[in-house]
Amino acid sequence: MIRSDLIRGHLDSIILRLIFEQDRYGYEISKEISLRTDNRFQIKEATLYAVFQRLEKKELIESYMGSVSQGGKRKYYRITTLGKAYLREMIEEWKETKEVIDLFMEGLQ
Amino acid sequence: MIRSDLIRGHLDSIILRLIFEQDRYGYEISKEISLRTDNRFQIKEATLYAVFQRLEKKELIESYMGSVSQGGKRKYYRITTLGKAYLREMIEEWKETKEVIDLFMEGLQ
DNA sequence: GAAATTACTCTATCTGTCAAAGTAATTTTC
DNA sequence: GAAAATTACTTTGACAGATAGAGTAATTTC
Repeated sequence: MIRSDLIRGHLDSIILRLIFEQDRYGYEISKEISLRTDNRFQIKEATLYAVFQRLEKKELIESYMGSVSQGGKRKYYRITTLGKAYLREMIEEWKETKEVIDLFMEGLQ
Repeated sequence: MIRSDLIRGHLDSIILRLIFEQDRYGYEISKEISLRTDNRFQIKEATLYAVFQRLEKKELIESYMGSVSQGGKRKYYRITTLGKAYLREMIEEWKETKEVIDLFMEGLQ
């Protein structure tokens, strides 16, 4: 299980990416992250909904109530045009961040 | 300039790595990070000294006063055996973290 | 109809980062 | 040789993001 401090700062991008692929609701995203990472990372509920609030406030995503089918009411999120641009930027930043951290993490032992 | 949120959680490793190479003092580490990253990342002084405190408390590094030669008094840090083991672990965690984040950052556009 | 699952929300707390301000020694400049 | 610049470290208080914990509510399973 990866410590959340190592993922911190990338959470917005991860969630934005999943919403970019298709409209999604919170619980689904939570399960999807666990699935794709093979449980190497799990987002905590409280964190997830804090991210939604942040992204919606910045107008990177929008929400709408979905149909109730298998449990509680679902709140779906879709990415905005601004959100798509932001995601592309974040991916570039990630590449640079990787390079920089690798400077200090490689060439050992 | 990389946002500190993206580096957050890796600072301990970066500083530990530099002290692993050789004993170093704070100001030197600060300059070395700017140099190696080509100013793509700069650590803030307050942050640096907070990291030292954290690492020393965990007994991953030890300190000793050095000679005064070109300015104020220098406090040098050396890595402990525990620190070396920790660093190796952190490097493995970094590899895994990269893989996990890449899952969400690749295959776009 | 009780228990489990799906699904979202809110509050309080913790941790890491950092701005700001301060102390002090040495070196450079004029 | 006094002032300014640089080297070097420390402390305090504030802020943002992550999360434990508790709660609400609908649907599904047994």
